[in-house]
Amino acid sequence: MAKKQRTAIEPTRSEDYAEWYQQIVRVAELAENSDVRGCMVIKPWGYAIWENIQKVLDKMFKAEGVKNAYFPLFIPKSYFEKEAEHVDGFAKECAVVTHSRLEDDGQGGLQVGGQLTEPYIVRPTSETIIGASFSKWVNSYRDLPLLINQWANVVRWELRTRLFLRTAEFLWQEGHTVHASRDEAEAETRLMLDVYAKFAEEYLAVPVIKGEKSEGERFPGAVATYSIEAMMQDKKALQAGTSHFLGQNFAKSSEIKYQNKDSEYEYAWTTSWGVSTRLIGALIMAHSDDNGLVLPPKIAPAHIAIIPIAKNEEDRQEILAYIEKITEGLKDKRFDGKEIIVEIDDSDATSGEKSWKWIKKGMPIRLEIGKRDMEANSVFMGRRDLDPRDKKTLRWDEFVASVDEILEDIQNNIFNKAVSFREENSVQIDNQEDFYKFFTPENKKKPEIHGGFAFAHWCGSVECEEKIKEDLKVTIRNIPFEVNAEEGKCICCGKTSKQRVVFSKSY
RNA sequence: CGGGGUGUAGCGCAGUCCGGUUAGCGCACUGGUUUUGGGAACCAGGUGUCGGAGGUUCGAAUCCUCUCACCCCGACCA
Repeated sequence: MAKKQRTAIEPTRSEDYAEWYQQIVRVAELAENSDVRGCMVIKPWGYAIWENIQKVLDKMFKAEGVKNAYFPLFIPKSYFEKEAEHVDGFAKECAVVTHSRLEDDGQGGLQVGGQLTEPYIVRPTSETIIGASFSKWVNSYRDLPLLINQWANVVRWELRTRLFLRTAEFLWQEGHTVHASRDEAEAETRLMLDVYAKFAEEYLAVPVIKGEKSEGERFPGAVATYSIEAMMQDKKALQAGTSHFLGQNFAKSSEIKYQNKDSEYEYAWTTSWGVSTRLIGALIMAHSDDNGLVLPPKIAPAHIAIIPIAKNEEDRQEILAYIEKITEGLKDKRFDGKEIIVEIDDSDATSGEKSWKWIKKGMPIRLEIGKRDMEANSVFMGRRDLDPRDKKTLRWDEFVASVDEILEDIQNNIFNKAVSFREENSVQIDNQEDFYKFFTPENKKKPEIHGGFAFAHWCGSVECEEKIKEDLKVTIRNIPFEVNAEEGKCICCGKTSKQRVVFSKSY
């Protein structure tokens, strides 16, 4: 029997997935808990990933004609009350501001004072406050479509939080658009979902399933909610982005009206769509392994870690000069249209330690360069998509010349791995017994990683959806757009069904 | 918010049941020496309101009460 190789992360995914996830976040220095309940501190390496997500998405939004703006953090309670379903959906998780100042209590402490006449809600999402502005901005059909996005933080007072996946405060973008017709608004909703799917697959290397949410899973106040769903390595689904068609619900509650060509007033049609720092959670759980984070090169804060290996100061200087020659060469290279970012790790740690540090942080390429490599005009390269010990020697100029192809190859490799994983754990199920078996862990006390995506027929009733949720804690992730229309029988009640939907346990 | 668990140095933990020198160990950290191609070795050193508040006691990390935070399972949740 082969000796088990030591892994950088303990426990491993199969030993304790939840703990493994937390270890990745800690060891890769992405984020940590703060003293504020449920709120995280995003550390530089994690924040740099978010900045890259922002950069790419921002460009994609702008390419669709969307412009950025910024709206207040606070929402008057009365705004919130205008849309009944909306308030129902968020009421239980709102932070409320009721006072405006702190006063000396005479005992070295502070007490709150200055009670506000109307409480403010710290935004859990901004439909209502943005709607208030939109009602002023939209007067004529000539003002439409209005395509606005804001990058912001929002607060949802979650009772159970997990770093990146669900935190009380999180960073996100929320797009809000206004249209003259239903068709146009619906098309916009779908267009932005496509943008998210493209971003998830091409940049995060996370394959996703696009589809519509069932009624029960819809955004409060929306007419239709579309999502992209990704499979994590514990075979659970993670909703990575949503796009909502809001119909005229919010236009009516916020009085967003315009005059059409016939001089008649009409309520506009609105959409909203968002992705958050949760994408970083998706990134972690889709790709990382038992040695740490694995970052797709297109979203990594840096691409290459160069680790000089020197026996003495004299060698060190020579090696650094050699490295400089390589980094000079890299300056002219582009990957995904952007500069290639190099981290030279000239710290005191030993070479092994440094190498492992960058493995854990998910750096796509490591170059270990000692005197031997220098004399041979070569570099010793390790790739994060391969085993840590699987390294090879390349001529330095060949490396520089092909670095973009190598990064591209890593990106594709990571994506393909995720696709295969999803395929291997996706099944079509046509009878109830198999369905229940698929989602039942063998060890109930300590459930092992099990299940996956089950494509099964569903009659469309809330009752069946609820029953399955009750019995198995499995929900309909979405009703995929891209699935062959075929008739079948509901996995739950046996009634006629028009198409298959994705069932899975989820985050 | 319900059930269970855990809080002791930056990280991981022992000590708590059964109160008793100066609160310990490994890793990390600082200085030094030797090292350096795969997570270095040795020597020396620093580090703690024992999560917090109150109580019991001659004496509390340890017992009691309250409280806060985190983790797991639920409930809830774009």
